[in-house]
Amino acid sequence: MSVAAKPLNPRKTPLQGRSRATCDAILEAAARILESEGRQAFTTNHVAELAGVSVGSLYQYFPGKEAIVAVLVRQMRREMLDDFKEAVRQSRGEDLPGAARALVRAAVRHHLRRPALAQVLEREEADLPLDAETGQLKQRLRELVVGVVADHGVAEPDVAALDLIAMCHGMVDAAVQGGERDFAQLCARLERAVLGYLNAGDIRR
Amino acid sequence: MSVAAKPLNPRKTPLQGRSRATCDAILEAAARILESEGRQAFTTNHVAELAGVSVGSLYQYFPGKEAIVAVLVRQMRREMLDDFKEAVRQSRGEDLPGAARALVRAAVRHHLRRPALAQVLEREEADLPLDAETGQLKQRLRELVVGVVADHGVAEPDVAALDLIAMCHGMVDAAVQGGERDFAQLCARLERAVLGYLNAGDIRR
DNA sequence: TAGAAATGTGAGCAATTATTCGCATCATGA
DNA sequence: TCATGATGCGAATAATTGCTCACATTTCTA
Repeated sequence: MSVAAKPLNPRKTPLQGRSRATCDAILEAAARILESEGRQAFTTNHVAELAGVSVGSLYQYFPGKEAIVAVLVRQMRREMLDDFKEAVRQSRGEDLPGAARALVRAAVRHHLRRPALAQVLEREEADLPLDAETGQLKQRLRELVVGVVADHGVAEPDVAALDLIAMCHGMVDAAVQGGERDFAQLCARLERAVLGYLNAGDIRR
Repeated sequence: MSVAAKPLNPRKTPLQGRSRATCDAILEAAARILESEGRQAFTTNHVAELAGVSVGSLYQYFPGKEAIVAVLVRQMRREMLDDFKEAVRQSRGEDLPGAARALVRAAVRHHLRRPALAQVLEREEADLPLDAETGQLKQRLRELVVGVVADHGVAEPDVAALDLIAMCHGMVDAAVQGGERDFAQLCARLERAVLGYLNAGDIRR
């Protein structure tokens, strides 16, 4: 009955080129299965088969399937954070609408690469014992956005950042789920939402 | 390898009072497990145990665990839709801010009852073959909101409704996940977002 | 080129979970 | 009250999936 806290970190770091390729194949196969067949099809045997390697090889590098997901999640996170850092860099010297545009672009770009995968991994994250890491990521992302809005004199930048992130997240999520592909138009609507929210705040004081 | 499309609908409708109670116990146990122990603990045997009935009884009414989740999801949906219908009724004759307030209240109320459960069920929905039903629900919800915003002369009511629903969804989700409990303040922020979005639209034309 | 170290293999065992079935108990109506 | 159908039970079994291990192959290095 005890859960025994299974390890999530890779078992062994690949040293040679071919083992690196094996790991990549496993990760890619896992991603493909998650994004197009769903979690019930996500079994170690199936992942290995699709990757063209044996289960034994899989277990040489990953202690279990959760560990594979953990790597994918971390990859996604790093990309997302990088996108946002770049957006913040670009937004220096811009006015508020310009800054909003840069941030919104980052939020969309993150889902642009592999929309279905991004969505699944976010759901998967909830079942993974990565709470501390997840918290850190959210915190950094929030700080980035807080910095930008604070620079433009927005009141209560902390709350505003939280809300802006959440509303953009919701809108992008819905758009992807609904199969929208016109990302330029989506960006425009996100900007409208962001600027609208910020304006409404100004009006009140 | 074939998935064989398992049935999702209840097997037998309970006729006597005690069987009704059995079903309720099963559904409640399932809900409790999902909201506090997570999906990995959601097994038929465990559900039956917590419900205080035998597995046999469980399988008498549900062809599998997905069927239990399906019932819970449908229940949640009905409640949500009812909340929104009521909100629309209340919003008749109100001005735009008043209408926004009513809709926002409905969006929050839906998560107020059992926040953790609502969140889990939404995730669970994605793995269930209920796409048609899900689509219908979203459509009806959208129509309700379209009606309200159109009444107030909002341009492109269709797109606006979609965006408003999505942004509120995202914000409520984030708030619940973050453990927020001050729902009044959350409502205020949602209203700000909604009205801000609608205003930003007006400004453009 | 020989030995060592790394990597790859997949049948098969272990563990978990889903599901059934024969039988006991309870409710109903004639 | 008895008979019949509904409901409940849970050990036993089926099915799935996780995971290991003894051995084969490849690469490295000295």
